[in-house]
Amino acid sequence: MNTKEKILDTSLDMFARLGYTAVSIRDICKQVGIKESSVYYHFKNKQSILDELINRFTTIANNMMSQFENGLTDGQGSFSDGFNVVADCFFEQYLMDEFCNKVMRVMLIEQFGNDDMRTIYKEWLLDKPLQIQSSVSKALINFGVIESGDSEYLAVKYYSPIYFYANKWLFSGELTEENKTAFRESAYKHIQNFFMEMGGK
Amino acid sequence: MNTKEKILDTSLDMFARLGYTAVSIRDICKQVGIKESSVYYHFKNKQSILDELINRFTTIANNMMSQFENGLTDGQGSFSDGFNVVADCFFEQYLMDEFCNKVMRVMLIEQFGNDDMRTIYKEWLLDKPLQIQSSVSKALINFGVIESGDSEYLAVKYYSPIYFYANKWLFSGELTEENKTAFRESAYKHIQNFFMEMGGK
DNA sequence: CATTATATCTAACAGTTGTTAGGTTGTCAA
DNA sequence: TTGACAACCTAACAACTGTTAGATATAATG
Repeated sequence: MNTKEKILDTSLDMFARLGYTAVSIRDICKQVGIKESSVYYHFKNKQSILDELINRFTTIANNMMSQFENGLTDGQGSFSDGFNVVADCFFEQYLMDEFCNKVMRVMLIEQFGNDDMRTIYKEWLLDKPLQIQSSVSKALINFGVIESGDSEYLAVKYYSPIYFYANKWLFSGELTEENKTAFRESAYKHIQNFFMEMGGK
Repeated sequence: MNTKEKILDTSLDMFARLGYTAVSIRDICKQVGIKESSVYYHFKNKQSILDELINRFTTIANNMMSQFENGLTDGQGSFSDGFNVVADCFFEQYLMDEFCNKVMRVMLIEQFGNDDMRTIYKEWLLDKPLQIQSSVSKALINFGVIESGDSEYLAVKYYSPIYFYANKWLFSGELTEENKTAFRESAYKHIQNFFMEMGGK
């Protein structure tokens, strides 16, 4: 791993714990083992370290989104198909992916007092997930797996416990294997319960 | 309003927008109209401004909690009784109360990189609300208003949409009357729906 | 009137912040 | 061997941070 990647890696790690503003260039450099001025050889300024991280995140997240939609249309419309797509794409590759999780933590912390950050936080942790979850419901309604209903409230009923569990297990404290397991158990149980109540087959 | 109260008021207002660490003593003083050193006549240091605000918050919040529990046991066990207690105590006097809302925003922001703050954030925005909501369910089960079920998951099903709506409407952006109304509409609708599905009378 | 307490001020401290100018290596092509 | 470039360094800058010592003004008390 070259110096630029080391800087990005260390920065993200510290940003995710304490926030962008709380971490200084000197903190990062101490950890990487270089002097402050060397950072400015690789990056224009402190902000552009964060920009680079966000850019990489959006690329990955957009990939996940397309994979998600493909997974839904490719499936045979069974319950386990929809379930697996959610679990693989949205849970494992997004919420619990080490890199994505850290970037989302930075968004979570830095959304206050930074309008740009609040915008992308809203986009990637509230609107898009809700939109994704509602597309699952719609797909399964089309396939006749569950009965139709108020699709907006349906999406909230579906997503909000996941959002709650994610905040509890994935975005506070450390992202340990125990916390991941606790999240999976709660979230899986909720999804199964949701589909059962909706008349899922 | 004397100077000490002005300092508290201004500090809370700025802390709630940008976070405790992001706001400097000089920022506060500029707004209040005093010099930096005057703050140290009224407070030991910057931290004790925050401590005072948190103390006042916990007093109010604990009051709300007792009022809540009294409201539940006093009621006749009808749906509207439980509904009104939740709406009055938990929504109006807590989540949407100007002072409480601001303090909770500070907790929300400052929970990262501050272990004490994370502890009280968890207590007042995750554990206690969940505990309160589950006591509503239990009370209404006792009164025979709704049917019994898995009480832990029941509480999550009940509370998580409220938590979701609160994060969307009450804890991001400004706490305007429009946002309050939007929250009320969504949350009330959810509560009614929840009780209907649970077999409420 | 003299004293005391309250509330504010001026001015500075030591430390931290992001950033930059300019010097020092090491590597590779001409 | 010379020159060019990449990758790093030393050392400092101006601005900002929480905090303090000590002076000053106002009002209440003896």
